Amino acid sequence: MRADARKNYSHLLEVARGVVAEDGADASMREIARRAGVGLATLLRHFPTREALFEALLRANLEALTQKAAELETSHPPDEALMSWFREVVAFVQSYSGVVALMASAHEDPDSALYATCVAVHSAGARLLLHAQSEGTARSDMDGGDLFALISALGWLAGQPGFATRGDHLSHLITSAILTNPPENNVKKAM
Amino acid sequence: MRADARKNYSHLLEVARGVVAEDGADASMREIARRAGVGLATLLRHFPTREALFEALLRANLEALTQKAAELETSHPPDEALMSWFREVVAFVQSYSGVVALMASAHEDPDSALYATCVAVHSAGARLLLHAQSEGTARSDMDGGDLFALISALGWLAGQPGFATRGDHLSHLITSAILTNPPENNVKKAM
DNA sequence: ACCTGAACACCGTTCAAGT
DNA sequence: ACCTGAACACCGTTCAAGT
Repeated sequence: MRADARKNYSHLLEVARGVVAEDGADASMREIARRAGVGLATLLRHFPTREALFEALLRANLEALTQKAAELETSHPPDEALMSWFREVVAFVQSYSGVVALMASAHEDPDSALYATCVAVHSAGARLLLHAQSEGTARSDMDGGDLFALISALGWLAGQPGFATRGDHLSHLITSAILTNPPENNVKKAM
Repeated sequence: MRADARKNYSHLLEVARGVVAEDGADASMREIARRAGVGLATLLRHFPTREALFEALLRANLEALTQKAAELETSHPPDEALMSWFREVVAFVQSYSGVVALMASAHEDPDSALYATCVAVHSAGARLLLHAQSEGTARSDMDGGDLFALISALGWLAGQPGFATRGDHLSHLITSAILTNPPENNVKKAM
């Protein structure tokens, strides 16, 4: 890559991160190019699709999550590992509004630039779930896909203004549905 | 309303229903007008916003759901009423892809054409939940807003190609999290 | 090699002009 | 009253022309 191209590349990524933080995952590509002081066509040659841009934006985060799963697997009991990883992934997908739809569709499209990283995260979660299930601490009638779906749903909820404030509470509710023996499920019988 | 206007109105609604069934809630307004054989401006004078169009499209369904809640309230025990209403609303929001985002934002905007009907559905659900809670059959640490959020999340999931097939299963998982005494929660301890 | 402006086919909004 | 085409400001895609 030529020196000017490399400079454009990293500058575009930096600007894109800011715009996406403001406008979410469906931010205007033109707006990103505009703020970077570069032609739209230049942005699109570096990142031919929105997925390609997000692959570059998110790869580090997603790889960290995959690795985190491996660490938790050895350092904690299966149910704790599953729950603390779950919360971490949810926190991540909630931090970029709209990113969850992008990831969900990338996971279905082997040609997507985001496909590989999404699959890695997905199977890291599936492993954690399997371990907890084999111990009997997670419900046995769900699989990695269900786990990914629930995480995605919580990410989507956080992006809806009316639901954003309930994110943590609903996360708790759903995790308590995944575990067979939730630590405390906050259910108090009325009178 | 003039005769030709009235004819346009009902024809537009009919066409819109078809287009929305195909393309979801973010269907192109232009496309609807085009298929109706009418100018885009004509569509927009009948329905000045997308919300206005959907208010007309969905009012009957949403009012039916509100009424259904009242019926179930008298004909069934609180927990059964809540669950069977929940499933019915979920089935509805899953039938129009993307409609759930529209409803969620309408519920936050008193000026939206969909606001009143959404609020009615919302509070009908809150009533059912309260009854079940006062009986001790639904978890006490959630409110009508949480219920609406969970329904919306399930509606959103059904609109994502990768998750659509899991809709029923995840509905079951979530309802079992709402009830304090799920009829059968499908959790088998693995030795 | 890399960048860029311009043309293209879309979108929803607005409005003056027609009947 | 109601309809309509056209102009407008956006969007992402594509490509010939520049350095």
